[in-house]
Amino acid sequence: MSPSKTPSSIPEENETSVEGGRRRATINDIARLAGVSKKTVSRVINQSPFVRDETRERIEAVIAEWGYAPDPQARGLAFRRSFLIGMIYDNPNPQYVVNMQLGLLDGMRGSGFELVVHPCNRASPTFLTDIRSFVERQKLFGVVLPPSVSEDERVAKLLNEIGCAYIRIASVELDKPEHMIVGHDRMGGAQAARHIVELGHKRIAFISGPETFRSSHERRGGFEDGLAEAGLSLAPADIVQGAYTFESGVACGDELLSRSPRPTAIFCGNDEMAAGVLQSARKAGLSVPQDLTVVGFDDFQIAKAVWPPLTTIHTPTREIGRIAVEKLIGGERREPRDVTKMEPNLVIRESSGPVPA
Amino acid sequence: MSPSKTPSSIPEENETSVEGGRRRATINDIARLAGVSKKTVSRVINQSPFVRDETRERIEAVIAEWGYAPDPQARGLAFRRSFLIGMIYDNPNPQYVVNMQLGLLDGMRGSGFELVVHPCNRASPTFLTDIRSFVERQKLFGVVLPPSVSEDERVAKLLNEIGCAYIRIASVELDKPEHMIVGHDRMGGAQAARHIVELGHKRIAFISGPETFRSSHERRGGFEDGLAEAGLSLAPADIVQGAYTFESGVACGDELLSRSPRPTAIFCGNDEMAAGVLQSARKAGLSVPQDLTVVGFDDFQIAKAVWPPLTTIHTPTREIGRIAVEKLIGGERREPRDVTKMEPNLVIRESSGPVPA
DNA sequence: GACACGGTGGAAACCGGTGTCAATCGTGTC
DNA sequence: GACACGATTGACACCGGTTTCCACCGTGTC
Repeated sequence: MSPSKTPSSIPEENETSVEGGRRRATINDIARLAGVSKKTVSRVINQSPFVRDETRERIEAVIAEWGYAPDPQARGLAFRRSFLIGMIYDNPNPQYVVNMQLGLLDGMRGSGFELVVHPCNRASPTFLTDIRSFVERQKLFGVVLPPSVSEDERVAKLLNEIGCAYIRIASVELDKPEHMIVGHDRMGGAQAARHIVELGHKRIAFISGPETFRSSHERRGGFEDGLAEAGLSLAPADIVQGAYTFESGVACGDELLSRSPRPTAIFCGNDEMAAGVLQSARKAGLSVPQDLTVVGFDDFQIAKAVWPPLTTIHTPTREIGRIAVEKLIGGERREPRDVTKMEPNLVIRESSGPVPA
Repeated sequence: MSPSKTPSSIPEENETSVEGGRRRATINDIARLAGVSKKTVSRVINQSPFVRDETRERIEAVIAEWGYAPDPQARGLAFRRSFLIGMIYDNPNPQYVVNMQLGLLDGMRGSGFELVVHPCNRASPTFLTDIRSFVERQKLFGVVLPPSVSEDERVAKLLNEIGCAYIRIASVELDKPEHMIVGHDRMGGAQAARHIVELGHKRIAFISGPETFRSSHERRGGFEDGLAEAGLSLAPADIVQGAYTFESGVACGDELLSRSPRPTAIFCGNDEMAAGVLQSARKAGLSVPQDLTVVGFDDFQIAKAVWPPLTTIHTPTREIGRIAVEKLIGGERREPRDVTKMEPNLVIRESSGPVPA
């Protein structure tokens, strides 16, 4: 496909659109009606301080009367920047994606920006060129990078080169923390550990998310920190590699529960895998939490829909999204090291219980 | 908020962006390099037949060499239309939303269009004005309307007035089926009924989705059709009103299972509610499918994650999205009554079984 | 050889905003 | 009353494309 591939087949005027009545007002109309030049209208729109109050009010009245709103395309053309914000992601969890989108939309409500979604595949050979062409062609105002794209330094470097603002959402402070929001997964992992320790468990296992997500490491690291507080630790064999999917949870559960002695508590990197472990336990004839304690991470909807409902670590995904986009729009790129931390918290439901006698 | 509310605080040039090297090529550059006027380049971009082959090839070579791609904003400004496609929805199911988005993106890949997401609330007093301002300001090329927005005639009317192309995705052929994709939920309901009938059930109940979704009615209607084939029918009391949520599934399940005699099979309007019924059955000490058969609808991820895995009706959501956007872009608005039907199909898992002795 | 004609290419205006820079306005100062 | 100076305002070019309209090309016809 040629790099100049463009939408083809521009349909002709839609004959069914009688356009109701008058066409949309433009800045020229407003200027004429207010008896000023278009530049002055432009100043009002852009909240320039160099407009006399009396003039401003007159123009604002005309704008309100005609319901005028500047054309984002024309404005963007002149600004050399669009009023679109991109969300570039490769997260496979629908609940995460939707929550994040809702958070971003929360943050841009009434701002005149719009959200353009752009899933991608980090393993694709065209990964970076896809992003470059997307960002450059649309002249995006800024992009939001959730994990794991946020953890890819190539993307950050590329966006720096292009000169596109971005904000990274991650589970940990990255090495070059330009401007980012941190979910503080480490703290969540520690919370899970403390809860499990308090219930008296000693034979404890961990199911990790994929290596390619920093959150996998953080959640494990935090969990080990929490265990260490009680003098416990995780042997290498107690850590099993999952993939953040339900199926991988089943597989890892099968493996752990076939061991002898088997663990009495399993902490899972996310809720999907925890749901898989519940499935696995059921197949093995074990009851949760009597025979086995299972703890998840994220507190997405699935945590409540499985049986028993999952004890898990709640992460404020939507809130994180809102704050991220507010910072992006606010252009608070001044601080060289602006890092906002959001804290997770433990939600105790019915999948965790005292260690079996 | 004033109707002319616009993005404020345009940040100044990002000093960290050294811009690598040369700036992006424009149509003027290409014209100069190819030794033609910009209009001729424009003709090539828009595939006009009135360019001599030799000229076209020369221009295409320059375009390829410089990796030129026309600026969507400038093009859109001149076309009086953007190259953005909106998805306007009020569906609360994250899995549906994500699958639909992925389908739409499948359909626009490589087309030069981008997807702008726009959740909304049909109950909001500003519902219609929000949509109008979104569509008009962005001069959307077209919009995709999934349920239940697709079923709102006010929205269709509004878009006709504005003259914005749209495609409706619905569970049934709507009264004024301009241009739409139909999921054929009725057929799915009938499939569920036949399966349940074949298992020998007689005491059968149905948990409906919210009244505001046509799919609720279609799924019920199809289910009743299927039962009728076997001479069975649903008494009013056998139909309980849910809300497509897990919680409503639990509540409806609680009610149905407390009856005497209780139903031996429950068909649920979607998987979320079916998961709720499983939860309810467990609380009531019933095993599924030995004591109770539960059938869902959608075949989203939750269907596999609960225990037992749900027998359900698979709907090709992503595929529907792809086809919808292809039609929208293709501008196939010629046919006055272009309706594409997509068929669901039954997936038998472990939540359904023979009627208890 | 003059003329008509369809295919091709370009100049200039336009889409709806913004930046630049000079002109104008008002007021305080001497 | 003239001058200086900051506050306002507007004229004009420009962002990167498309459309309108016209000139020009080569060819076939009379």
